[in-house]
Amino acid sequence: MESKSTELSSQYNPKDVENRIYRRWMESGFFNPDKRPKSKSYKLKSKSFSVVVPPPNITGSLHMGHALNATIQDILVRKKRMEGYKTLWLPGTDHAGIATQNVVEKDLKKEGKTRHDLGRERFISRVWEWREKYGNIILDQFKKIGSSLDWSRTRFTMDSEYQEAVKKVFVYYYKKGWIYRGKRTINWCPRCATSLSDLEIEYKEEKTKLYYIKYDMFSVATTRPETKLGDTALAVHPSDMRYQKYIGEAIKIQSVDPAIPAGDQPKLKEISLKIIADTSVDPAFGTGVVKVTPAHDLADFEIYQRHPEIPVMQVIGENGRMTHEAGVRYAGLKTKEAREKIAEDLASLGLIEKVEEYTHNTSVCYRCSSVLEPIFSTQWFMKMEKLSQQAIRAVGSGNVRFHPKRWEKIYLDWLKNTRDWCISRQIWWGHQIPVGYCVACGTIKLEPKTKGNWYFVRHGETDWNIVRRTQGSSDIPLNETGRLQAKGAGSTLKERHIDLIISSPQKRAKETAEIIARELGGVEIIIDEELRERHYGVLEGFTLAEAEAKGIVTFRGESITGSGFTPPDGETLEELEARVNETLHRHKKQHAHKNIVVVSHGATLRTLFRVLRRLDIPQAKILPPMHNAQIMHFGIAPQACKCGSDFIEKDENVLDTWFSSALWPMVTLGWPKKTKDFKTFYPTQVLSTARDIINLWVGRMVFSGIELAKKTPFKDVIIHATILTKDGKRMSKSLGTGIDPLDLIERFGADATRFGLIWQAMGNQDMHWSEEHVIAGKKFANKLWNASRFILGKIGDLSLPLAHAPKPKTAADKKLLSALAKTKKQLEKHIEKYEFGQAIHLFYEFFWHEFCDQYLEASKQQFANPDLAERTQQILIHTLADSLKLLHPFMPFVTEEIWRHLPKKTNLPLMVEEWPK
RNA sequence: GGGCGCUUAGCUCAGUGGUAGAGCGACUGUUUUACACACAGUAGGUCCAAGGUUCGAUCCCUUGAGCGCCCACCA
Repeated sequence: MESKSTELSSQYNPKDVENRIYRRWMESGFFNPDKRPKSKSYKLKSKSFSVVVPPPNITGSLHMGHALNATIQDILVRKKRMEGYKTLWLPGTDHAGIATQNVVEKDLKKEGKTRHDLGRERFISRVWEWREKYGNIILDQFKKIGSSLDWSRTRFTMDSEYQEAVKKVFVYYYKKGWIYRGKRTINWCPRCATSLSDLEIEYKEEKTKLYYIKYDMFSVATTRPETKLGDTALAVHPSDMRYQKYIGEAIKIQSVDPAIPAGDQPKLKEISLKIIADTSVDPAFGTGVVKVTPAHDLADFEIYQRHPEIPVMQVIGENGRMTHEAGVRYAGLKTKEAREKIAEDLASLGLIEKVEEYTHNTSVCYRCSSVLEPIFSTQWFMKMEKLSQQAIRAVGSGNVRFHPKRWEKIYLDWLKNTRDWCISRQIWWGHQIPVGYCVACGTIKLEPKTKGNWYFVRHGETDWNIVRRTQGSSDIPLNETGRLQAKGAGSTLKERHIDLIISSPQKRAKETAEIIARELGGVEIIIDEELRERHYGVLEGFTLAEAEAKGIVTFRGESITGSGFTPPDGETLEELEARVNETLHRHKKQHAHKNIVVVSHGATLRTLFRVLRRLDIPQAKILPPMHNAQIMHFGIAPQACKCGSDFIEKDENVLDTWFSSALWPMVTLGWPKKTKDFKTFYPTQVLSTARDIINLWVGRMVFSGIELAKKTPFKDVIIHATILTKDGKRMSKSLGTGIDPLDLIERFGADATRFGLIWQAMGNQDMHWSEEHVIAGKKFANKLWNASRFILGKIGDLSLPLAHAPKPKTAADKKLLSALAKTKKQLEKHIEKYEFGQAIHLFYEFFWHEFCDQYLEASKQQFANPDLAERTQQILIHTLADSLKLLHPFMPFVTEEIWRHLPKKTNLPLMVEEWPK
């Protein structure tokens, strides 16, 4: 450990130092609060200090915001650790549902596949693979900047304990009546194919047209004429004198007839709309009359809630296209296409009064920027009223404090008027909702248990599938793709403890069954003649086009399987139903407690599902077709539902990512178990984060903590500055305006990068990034290095710690020591107030100008005087030691490296040395 | 439409009710036994504008302008 200044080069080179120092810290174990130094020269505190890192998405890589936030947290944590607190800074990552799913889907796309080609389970294992490979990259990047995180406690929002906790929370809220399932109008992203919450919306300005459409004597303005097809009322303000006499009346208006095929000239059709009164209508805007489309406008849906007597009509589907309810004229068109088409039709029918240019904000998806469509949909919701109040109270009472204070307003304003939170998402990657339903009647079963499981599998692909040729009784074998699909299905079914496979005798099914059996390590196969495909009579072996071309039969846009049509000489759906029903119940009786795979065919399985769901033939249209080798899973409940059926199916939805991240500070520390960590470290002290997730995340953590763990999860919320480009633009990877902190670390060192970030983080306003401060940081590290070299060369045999703090002898001594004392005091104050920029400016001024420029120069004179030499040595080493300690939280690498070279009686790393008072 | 923040040296930003500061840059010296990634100096500002409060305003108040951000169901 003893070393001479001559060993130190005249320049500080961070590259030689940083990785080595970080390794030393890791090896010391001191990031872990359970492994504090034993031979401490000062008293350790029993009090804890804990911070949980805002978990970065596993899809992310370190950006400037992370770098700043990591530095802020590291400063706090390192200081508290040096003060002797039992200090924990806990790392981890977020599964980031939609974001991650999108990334993996993009990855799949390169192979020409969609997630539907894999099926849910194999897609999910693919995401896990992805996360194994890339999910921890960002955590390694946190190491590069010097974060003193306790890696032994790394958590992930999808690890198994976390999943259990999330389930428990769902069940808790459900039983309390705060989570409910309901059909409401929600924001829908057609590209991500999922619902979104109110906070997951962004707005984009769009130039569009405002159409004034005639509704009889009224004129109604809209930017979305296609929603006219879903109008179910007109609304006026109750005290609007112009329209008073119409309120409550149904008026007849001329509209376009959506039943006329698209190719034909548009025709008029008389429809009837009720006029209702609602205070949300602004009589001063436009004509004071509003069309009400409850299914496709959030505001209109609220009007509907106040006027439940009006109907709801859904004309836009989840694919972002017009539904058949919109009428054949528009069905299948994208909303934008339908908008143009209907505007054209209305104009040619003389129903458009005028069109104005108009600029407004369109809502877009925060993950993929697609235009959102409000649609009417069954979702899970969390009642927000009580939870919001609790979160409001936490700030009102001072239990949670924002720094700077003004962010309180953002938080409170949102909480004061939250709508119920839509927590279900229709994606696959995430925490699945722990609920099942009776297959027949839909009754909700919480955390359903099963005594047996049925996996219905459609056969893999054949060559006839590709060309969509009916292959009812035709015995076509699997093709290469089909065999791979079957193998995939088999691997999905591994670990499902399959006892038995029952298969149709036809080649395509039997081969599928055999491949699955092989994948499962040899499971018994029973062949059941009754599981064969429906016989299509004269249509056997034809594609629809061929059948129509030969005049055998004519369909209008309907598939054979989807319609109730029976081809001549074909099997009727009633006959099919009878055989399927008999077969199902026969096997159910025989194999009640087993896990069974049934391999069959499209039409047969469809009829089977229709029987299980108790749908009649026309209703069966709602059943989606099964892909090749797709698996449908139904469980057998130990007890039958009131309706008599004992088949249950799982809810397919997953929870909003923020539902689980809301539990982060609790669950990472062990909740709901009363673990030692939970008792020691919950609640945490500080949360440092970016301002854009104040409501999305901070608010939800606060009410979750209060409601579930009975304590607010943290006391102080630091909202750090947002780093912008020099021109004040947002840093964005896609625009190429981003700065990579790893690049800065590479060029200038981690300490310099931290210095540059903190130096600019003044007053918590946005910072316009400027690299020169990182360069200043590099120079400062060098200054520190050289001052230390000088001092090491002057102090003779002295070693740390000194028996006493040295007393000043000369005026220069006095000035320096009083400046040091003042610096300690003010630095302390700044850090405690989270004024990190001010703190580093202060220290810089002291060290560079007062210590180096003045005292070091003065010391050269003092060494010439033998009476002063020893005291000067003491003051130099004392001031240097204190300086290194004070700076260590800000610039940990260089300070630690210098500390290593100081002559000392003990051998502790600087990171656990005592904070100077 | 509502709210918030910002406007100070060439650039990035501190700051104070009493003659205005840092870092970087520019310029002039200095290779003086830690550091030229340094040292000693110098120049450079109607503190966005107008009005008000005050003995005195860059700071407090009002209004306005510019920039940025957030929220919002004005169809």
